[in-house]
Amino acid sequence: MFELTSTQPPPVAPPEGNDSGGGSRPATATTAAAPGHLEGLNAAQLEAATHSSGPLLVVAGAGTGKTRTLAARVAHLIHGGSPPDRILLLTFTRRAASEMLNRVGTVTDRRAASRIWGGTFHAVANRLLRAAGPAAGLPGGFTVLDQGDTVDLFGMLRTEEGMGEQGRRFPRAETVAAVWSRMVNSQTPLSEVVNGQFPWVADHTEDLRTLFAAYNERKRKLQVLDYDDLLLHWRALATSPATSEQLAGRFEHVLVDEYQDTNPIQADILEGMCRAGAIPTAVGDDAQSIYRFRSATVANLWTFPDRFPGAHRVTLEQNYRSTSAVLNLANEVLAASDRHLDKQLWSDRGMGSRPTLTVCHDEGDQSRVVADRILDLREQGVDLRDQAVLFRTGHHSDALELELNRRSIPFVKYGGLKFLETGHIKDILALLRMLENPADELAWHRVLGLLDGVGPATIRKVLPELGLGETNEPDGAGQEPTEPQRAMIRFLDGAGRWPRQATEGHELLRSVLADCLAEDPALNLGAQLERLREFCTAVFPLRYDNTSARLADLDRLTTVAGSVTDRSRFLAELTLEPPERTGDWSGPPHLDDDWLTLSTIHSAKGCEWHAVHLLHAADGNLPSEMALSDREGLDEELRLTYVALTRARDHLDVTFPLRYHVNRYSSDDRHHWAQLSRFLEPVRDHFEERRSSEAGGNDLTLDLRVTVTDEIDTGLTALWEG
DNA sequence: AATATCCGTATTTTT
DNA sequence: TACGGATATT
Repeated sequence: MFELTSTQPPPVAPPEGNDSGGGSRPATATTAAAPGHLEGLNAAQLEAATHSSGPLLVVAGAGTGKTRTLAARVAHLIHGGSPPDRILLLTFTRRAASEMLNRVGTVTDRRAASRIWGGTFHAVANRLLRAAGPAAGLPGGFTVLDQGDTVDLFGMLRTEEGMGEQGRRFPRAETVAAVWSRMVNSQTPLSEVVNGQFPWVADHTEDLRTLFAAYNERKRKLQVLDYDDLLLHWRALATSPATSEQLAGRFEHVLVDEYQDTNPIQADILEGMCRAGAIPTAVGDDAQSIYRFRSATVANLWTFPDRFPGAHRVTLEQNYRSTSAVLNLANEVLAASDRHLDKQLWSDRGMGSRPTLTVCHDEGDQSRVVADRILDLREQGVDLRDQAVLFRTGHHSDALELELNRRSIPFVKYGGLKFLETGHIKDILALLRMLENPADELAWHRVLGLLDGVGPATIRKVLPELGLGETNEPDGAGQEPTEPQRAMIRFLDGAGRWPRQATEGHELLRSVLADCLAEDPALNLGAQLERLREFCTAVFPLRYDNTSARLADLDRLTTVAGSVTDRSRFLAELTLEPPERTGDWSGPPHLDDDWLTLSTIHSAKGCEWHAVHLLHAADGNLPSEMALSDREGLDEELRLTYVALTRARDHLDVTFPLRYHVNRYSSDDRHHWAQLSRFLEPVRDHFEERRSSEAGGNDLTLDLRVTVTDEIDTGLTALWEG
């Protein structure tokens, strides 16, 4: 490892003036006694920010100012002469990346900060691979499959291979995709993955082999990459002697945030990128590792010093976030987990108020209790934006959402169901993907299936007629259209035999696609979407129920696209960095500038609020009963609980309902009784415990029911008498 | 061959 | 609930 020497001219551009938030300071590029970007750091943070002699591992406990420290380090590197575009900052989400770069911008020069390479592993991989292009053996215009596409492709192949026929029970496409991803990300042989993680599909291992081979082959043919491919290709480029020098030599520093949630491939990538002399910095906390299901492994954190000899380790232990009451509770919960790097978090924020634990009657009761508490706190001056409700799984907030709507409490929800996963959004994205990459057979399937009278059989017949199945030579040389492009042209010319009912839709589709592909007055992306929407307007009524709502969703998509002009970029960004909260595109924040956050615990990683309300803290939900089978899974649930607790600054309220309905969907009254989470039971005395007064609510409901029935009867009578 | 209808069942977390 | 899969109908 070498000392960082500044051979480059320092980035001297003066700060662009006003940084509104927080302390705006002049960016002094030369030696000042206390450079602005290092001001206010504690000793450990300072050590981490300024370390300059080789690999660095920062073990940063919850709330210890990790973001600030990392931003200060980046700023320090820039001040020390590293060109910003030779710094690579890998974060877990897009949100984290932009927050970090923003922060760097406030302590250095905003223009310099914007030149830093930053983003998720997948997004950066996408960018690098497009730049590397044919050199990596990749078609220039590859499209990226998201999770749903991957499942669809497996589904298609499963049918083609004749699996799942004649009552043979074959694993669902989702399961197949899960096995695949697990196998690839953890770099474990199939048999081992199946036996260890998916024992119930062990009978089908041979079929899985066949399917996997077909899947991989088909991906190549369709010129698509799945999420795993992005990482695998990057790793290959970063580690192969032929390319690594050029690629890795591009960077002087590679910094990885949330290192405890990286998988083995990502660790290899880091190593590869640093082989040419770049200095790695990894920041993480093994107590907060919560992505094992994605093959993340805390071992990466533990083995960092082995992979990067001479690594220096800094531990951040002072917690600036939580009161001692909250922190003590969290520490004690974590203590039950046996393996974590030695560190003891402490806080000098004072004891604060005791966390509360409210035992509720049922889920409805819990919703009322939480809503009451939220409004109470708001009365006391805690804005909604400083409060969050956290839960283990997306649907845990369903009942609460109803209650919040009833009381007109505005909120946004992070995690849970995704806009992009709805059928109609997938439809229009498939249209865009067809335009972008005519080899994308999945997209063709989806789009053609929208036509009246066209089903799987017709599609199977027509695609070869168009010549889509043909292998296409990548001919990097000339302007020759590839086979799939010829297929598109043939389609636009009207080739293929179509059922009669499809005529109208088929004509429309051709003209719409032709317009979007037209060279002359090239439609910009927004105009393309408008035009494609016309096709959807015609076709959706055949396929969907509430057409107008779905069309309105398409308009939202168009709004989002507004700023983007590049279709390929739009598609890639959408799949690699999808909107992470529901309603992200409808813009509720404009109407109310104060709103509550609802979030899965996973999506709350890295965030903090003055008040945190943790729902459904019952055994079976937290830990999830899905995770009970092995010790590793259970331990991760404990860390998940720890993450939830440590999001709170001042107020922590935990609730769980005693009565759970056996069946989530039906309204029958069968139920079972719940207990407090096994992780919280031992620390129950840390809470101020309450029991909600559940009686009374039912009588009121009965009264209402009578009134409502009368009204309905009156209305009904009017229908035949008026 | 496509579509309508019915049934049973599955349910974490996300790039 | 809501979705996928299997069966019945057009």
